[in-house]
Amino acid sequence: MERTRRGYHHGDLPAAALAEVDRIVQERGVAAVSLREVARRVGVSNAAPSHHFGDKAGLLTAYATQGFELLAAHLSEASGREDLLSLGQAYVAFATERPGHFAVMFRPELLHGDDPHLLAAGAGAFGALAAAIASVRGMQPHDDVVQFAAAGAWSLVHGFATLWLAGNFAAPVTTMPEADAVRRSIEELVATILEATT
Amino acid sequence: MERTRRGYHHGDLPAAALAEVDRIVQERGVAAVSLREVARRVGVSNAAPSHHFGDKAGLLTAYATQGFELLAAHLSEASGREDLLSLGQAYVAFATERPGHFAVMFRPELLHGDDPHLLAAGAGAFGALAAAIASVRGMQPHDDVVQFAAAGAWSLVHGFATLWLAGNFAAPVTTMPEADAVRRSIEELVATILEATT
DNA sequence: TGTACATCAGTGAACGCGCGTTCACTGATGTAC
DNA sequence: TGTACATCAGTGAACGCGCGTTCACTGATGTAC
Repeated sequence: MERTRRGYHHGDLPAAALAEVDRIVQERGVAAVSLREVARRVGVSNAAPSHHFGDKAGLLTAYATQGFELLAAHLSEASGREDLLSLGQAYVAFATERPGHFAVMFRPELLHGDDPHLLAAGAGAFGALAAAIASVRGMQPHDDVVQFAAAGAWSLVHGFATLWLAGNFAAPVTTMPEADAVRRSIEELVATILEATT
Repeated sequence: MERTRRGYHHGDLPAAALAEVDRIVQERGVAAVSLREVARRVGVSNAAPSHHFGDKAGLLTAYATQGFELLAAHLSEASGREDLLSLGQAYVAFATERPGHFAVMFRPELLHGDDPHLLAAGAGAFGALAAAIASVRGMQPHDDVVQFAAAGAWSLVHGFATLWLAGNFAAPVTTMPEADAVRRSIEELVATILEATT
């Protein structure tokens, strides 16, 4: 890093640009991201970022791809224990630790949805979830039962993370760390469903 | 409606403006909503909408409030049966039937978050959910157990609706109507959790 | 029934702004010989 | 070791655009008397 201190060439503009996108999204929201603002912060000319990312959607697509890769790594760590609750908590923890990425990853209208890197990274993250569920059920990941269960699990933790970050919950949910809140929410939801179906 | 066919006064600009917001969001996304575009479509001058809504966030806040009111009505209809699954399906159905409202309601950065009408409408929608859960559990709605269960249920259906609309699911989930897809996802998720905890 | 007047709804022109993108260009790098 | 040259990274100025907001204004409405 920092190889050419002040040269015509930045050294690693793509990485620096993604880091600035992250800061801008966290500080002022995704609407505040512009190619010019990124260029300004990195200290290059207006047009420099386009050189690497093509256009604005390309920049955000690279950022979202990075997010899916980070998420997959995050989930893989947690899934070693084959413990579904830990996996769900890891998903929510990712969202709260990297709110910038999380806010962009699921906004297809801002991205190049057909970008192969983006698709691969997204599939990788979902794959970690499906693999853990397949293991619990003793089935293959591509089995329909596993796919539906994975969709349900994803929905649950994704919805929780979204509503938590948007500030839609109130006390008592918001009075504890999000890992505890999501655990209790799942427990009470399951208890309620069981009570309703007996 | 249509009382003054072509007068200086529109007749009911606020309602017409909200209807155009709905069209714009569905056609081109929330980023395409602007006071000027709304004015253009309604056929009034640039500044007319500001007269009623104060500013752009005010316009979107009114639109989101309308969304929460519609959602509450939608849920109240379905909750008559005290059937949690129907309630969840109603939530997802609302999202797919009114994707414009759904896309704006949970974007606090675009809204006046402290608007009393918005807060009241949001509380009303969540209240319908909590009431149904309280009924199933035989508890008061404000009981912590009910609040957590409601947060879990909300997360599950909200996450499903979000991921469904964003196109994040794949086959086999996407091969059936969303009401069936959400039912099977919940069923298989619960089955998996039960299998994991025994 | 008629009139004066306050209030409300909408006008239209203007402001200043930041944006994405394009383009011919120049400086830096690295490779072939 | 040195030189020629292709390639790559970044420049900087310019373009045209749509936006939110402000402001003094005018037309329409409705109410008090």
